[in-house]
Formats: sequence, C-alpha cells, structure tokens
Amino acid sequence: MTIDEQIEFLRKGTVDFIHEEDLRKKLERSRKTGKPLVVKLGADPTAPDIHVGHTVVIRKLKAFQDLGHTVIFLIGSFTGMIGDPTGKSSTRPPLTKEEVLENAETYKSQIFKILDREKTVIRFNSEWMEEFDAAGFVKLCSHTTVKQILERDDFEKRMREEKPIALHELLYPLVQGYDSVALKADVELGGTDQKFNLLVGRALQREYDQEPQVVITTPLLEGTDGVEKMSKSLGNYIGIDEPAREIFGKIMSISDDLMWKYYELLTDIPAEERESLRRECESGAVNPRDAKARLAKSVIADYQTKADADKAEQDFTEQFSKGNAPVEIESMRVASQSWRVADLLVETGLVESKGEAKRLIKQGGVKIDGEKAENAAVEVAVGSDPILLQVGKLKYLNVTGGLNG
RNA sequence: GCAAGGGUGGUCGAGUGGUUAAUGGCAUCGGGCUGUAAACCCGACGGAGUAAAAUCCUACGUAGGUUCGAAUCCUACCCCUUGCACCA
Repeated sequence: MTIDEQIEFLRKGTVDFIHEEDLRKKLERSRKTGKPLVVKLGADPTAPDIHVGHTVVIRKLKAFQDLGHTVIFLIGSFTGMIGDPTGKSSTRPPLTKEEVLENAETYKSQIFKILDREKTVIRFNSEWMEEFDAAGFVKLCSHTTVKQILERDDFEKRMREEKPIALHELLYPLVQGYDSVALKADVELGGTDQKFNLLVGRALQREYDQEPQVVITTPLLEGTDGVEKMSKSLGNYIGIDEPAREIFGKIMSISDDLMWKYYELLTDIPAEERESLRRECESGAVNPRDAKARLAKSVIADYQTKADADKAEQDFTEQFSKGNAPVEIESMRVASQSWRVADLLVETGLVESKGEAKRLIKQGGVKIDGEKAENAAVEVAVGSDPILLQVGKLKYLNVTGGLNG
C-alpha cells in the first residue's frame, strides 16, 4: 500500500482526522526507519462489557495493527477514579486493584476477538499516575489553563446552564492527555465524544516537547432504539459476548435507517456494495429484512463463528417467521402440581407480580401450550410432562411440577 | 457562614388540605398491522386480595407535629442548586 492508500484506508468511517498531514509525515518516517507508530486507545476500567458500539473504534485500532503499527490498549485504572465528566453520573466508587485487574482480563478476552493478541500491548495509566506526588501533579496542572479546559463543550454548556462542575472533573482531560505524553503516542483514537480529551493530549505533548499525536475520532453508534448512543445503562446495546441468537434478534429489531449505519461501522463490506444494496432495498428488489439478516450474520461471524451465525438465522426463522417455539427453551420444576396461572407465572419468575400477571393475561399475552390463557384464575395441572408457558413473544419456559423435585 | 430557590413514581414534570395510587409527556410492557423494522392504532403501567368486586398495605427527601383528613400547613434535620463573602 502506498502512503496515500493507507491514509484512505485509515480514514474510512472516521469523523475527525487531525491532521492528515501530520499522519502522512509520521507514516513516511515510520516506513523509512522501520519503526512502527504508537497508537493508543483508552478504555474505562469500569465497563468491561464490550458492545458493538465499542467495536467501531476498536476496528479502527485493528486497521493500524494490520498496517504493522504498535497498538496500545490503555486501561484507565487511575482515570476511573474520576469518571469521565459526562454530567450524568459524576462520582463512582473507586475500584480496587483486584477489580481493575479482573476487568482487564475480561477486556482482553473480548478485544482479542478483534485485535491480535500477540501484537497488542495492554497498559494501565496508574503505572505513571501513581508516581505523581501532590507537587508533581500541581506541576502537571500548570501546563494548561482553566480557559483551555473550560472550552470543552460539555463544560461550556454546563457553565451556560449554570449547572455544577466539580473541580476534579476538570482534571480528567488533563490526566488522559498526560497518558499520551507518558506513552509518547503518535496517534490516539476515540469516539467523537472524546475529541476534546484527545486534543488536550496533543497540546500537552507540545508542552512536553513531543511531537503532537494525530487525533482520530469515530462516530458514536446509536443503540437498538435508534436514538440514544449505545450503552449498557440505557439497555439499548448489543454485547459481543451475547448468545448469537440474541444478537441476531436485536439487529433484526433495529430500524431500516439505522441498518445502514451499522453496515458502515460494523462490517468491512465496501462502500460501493453497501450503496448498491441500499438502492436495491429502496427499489424493492431486495427485502430490507434480508439485508438486515445479512448484517446480523456478518456481525455474529466477526465475534463468534460463521456456524453460530447460520444457526442463529435458522433459529430466528423458525421462531419468528414461522411462528414456532424457539429451539432452546429453559426448563424449570415447581413444587406443586396444581396452579392458578397467575401464581404460576409469579412462581417461575416470568412476571414480577401477580398484578402484572393479571394484566398480561387480560391483554392476551400469555399462552399455555400454545393456548391463550383466558383469565388469571384458570387452574393448570403441572405434571411430569412439561407444559410450555409463553409470555409475550420472547419469554418461553418449560415447566414440570409436583413430585419430589 | 448568610440569602434565595428546590427535593414527587424508571425519567421529565403537574398537583399547594379531601373526588390523589397521584394529570400529562417520554421510556417500558401486552395486543393489532408487519419484515420481532419504523410509523401508526388499541390497552396497561406500586403491591396484596377477589371469580370479578369490595377491602387492605406501601409511596411524594428524613423524622416528628397540626387536622376528622396532608404530597399539600408547621417544626427540626439531611441533600442539591444559585448568589454573596476573595478580586477592592
């Protein structure tokens, strides 16, 4: 690949690219000297459950890795004590060393589904942050100004709205920026929400007489609701470790519009091909449903196996297109042999309360062996042969009863 | 520390002595239409209790009080925000 081709390759699916000329210089020098670039991606130590939204930027990291550069996955063990100031949740309990290490292991098991285990360097920023004494930290602070830090969108907004900003929140960008100094990073990646922090890194490197890093941001992926950015706390995420059939189902439930964004950011399918597929969907030549299934399979195959992907599709077709019960249904045994439906639903944990059970039954959302339950008081005999309980479209449970279970 | 404003259900936000388990939006859940898409339509949305009702319990920052009756009034406390106190 020529340098130009490399730049084009790295640019795909990014938002900010600051600056292309800097990157060109670095790539050229790297090629000449044979010294790989240091590419950094920071991660929060508290949320080791990687979802496909995270994979957007990790994929970009992988692109650098494929070009032979050194990739550093930096775990913010120190920064985690601060918490990124999004304004939502400000304080969180500091993690113990053990917890951080444990989370790191979880991270590894997930990111190595994308990155090359042998070529990836894992670091913790407490390595150098813990070296600082108070005086040293004050000195670090002297390298930036309040004004500079307050330029950050989020801070500016909160100032304007007269919302509080805790002092320690101001330190977050500074610490993250210093990480780049400590690692002598050539490139730092992050979501667009990280742009400011990444730029602080650039500025600090100049302060420390280093060549400033190139900053590359990737878009934030919306979650399955199509509105909020994907996050675990909002419950709109697709975890890469989830069962294949869950991933398949979640992708099938996103909107058609969102599908194209997922295609762009979660697959390596070339732009031309995506475009033509899109046109075919719009013209009616291809059912968007099928395009979505292809997307779902591609995502599953990336993080699990092709076989998992195929099986997930089959199961899905069985259950939802043909309306049959799902292939795998959990089983449970209950103590008594005779139940009123509502009580049985509560007992098995399919619903939270009896009131909810009654509501669902009244609305026709409960089936027993495929038959709609008419009212909450219906008696059900639960013997050694399992009966199939169904609540809504998604919850299925085989129940056996009685005997000395 | 002083002053002002505020703390209501998953969330936003009404309600300022009784018909208030608490209007409405959002989110969520069930049903319908479908491609488990979106949009749309219908319905539900604290718990126990009943065949269904009745009825009971818990809930409006915390603890007391006034009252036949309080989310609503009073007292104390806790928490949040803003302003002032620094620059003079």
